[in-house]
Amino acid sequence: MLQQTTVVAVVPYFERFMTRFPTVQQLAEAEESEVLKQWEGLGYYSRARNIHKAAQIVSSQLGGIFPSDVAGLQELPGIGRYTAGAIVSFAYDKRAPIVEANTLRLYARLLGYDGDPRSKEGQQVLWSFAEAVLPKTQPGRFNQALMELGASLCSPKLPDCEQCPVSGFCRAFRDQTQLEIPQLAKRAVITDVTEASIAVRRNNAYLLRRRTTGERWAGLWDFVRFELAAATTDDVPHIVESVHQRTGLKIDLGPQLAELKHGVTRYRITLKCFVADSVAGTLRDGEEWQWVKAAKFDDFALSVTGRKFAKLLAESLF
DNA sequence: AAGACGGGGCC
DNA sequence: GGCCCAGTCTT
Repeated sequence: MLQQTTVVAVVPYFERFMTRFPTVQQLAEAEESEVLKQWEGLGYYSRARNIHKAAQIVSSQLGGIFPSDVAGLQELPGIGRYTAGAIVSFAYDKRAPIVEANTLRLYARLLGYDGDPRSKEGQQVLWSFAEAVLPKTQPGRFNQALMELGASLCSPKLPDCEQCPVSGFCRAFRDQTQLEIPQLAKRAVITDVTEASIAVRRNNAYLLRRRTTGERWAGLWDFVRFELAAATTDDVPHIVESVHQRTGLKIDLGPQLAELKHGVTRYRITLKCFVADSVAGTLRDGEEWQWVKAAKFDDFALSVTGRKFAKLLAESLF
């Protein structure tokens, strides 16, 4: 859960997740849909599928016992070099280096490494340093202490070098280059896109589609949804036709109910939300569809925008 | 090596 | 509005 996600965001998810799946066996036996439901809103949903698969491997192939070495742990889906090192050092208190966001910043600054820390060379430099500084005693506590130092005093924008216990060894402090290091690559440019989301209604239930592998939000449910070309954002016949192509259903499109803004990966999405009545046609094969009453939306793991739309829908019924 | 993958918090 | 977060996997 903590991969690329702040502790503050994770804590409530962690609490609920551990309550729902207290043992690796219970996680392994759960349906993937249930795991995704618990993960709903946290993002990076491949992590949920990976931890579920990993639990199944540990439970069925490893006798319920986690590997206690880095190589063995890295065999499990979703566990890379950092997570493996973290488990080995924190849980088993064995010597294993770690480099993640906090220690990456701390080590790059200590070394005065001004290259790209994520490049092959940068990774080599930082992991070697992480290995070299690791003590024989209490390596787990050592790793956690340095992560905490990176997260607190050695912060990205406002490092408190005056209070830092290792500023005497820090080349970035000596050179006053703290704010130039680490030299992280810029994020990809953001592209604006407009999408339509249509809650197609029939017999007091709404049409949901399970998003498939290869799509964003794979495994989550969503209303009928597609991108709108700039020229067609207010073109009602075009939307009606697109829904027909997508679902096989003829619809009577209602007014736009809401417009949601949502940033995701390298897109800023403007989502136009409509309600429509299905008046004819049969549902297309090859997709996972379900008609769901508003009261049952909570049983489905929805995308964040799908969830917001569902909430609006439920409220508008009053 | 570069991209994809999410969502929220902070300034 | 941009930056960043207890990374990993795919292409």
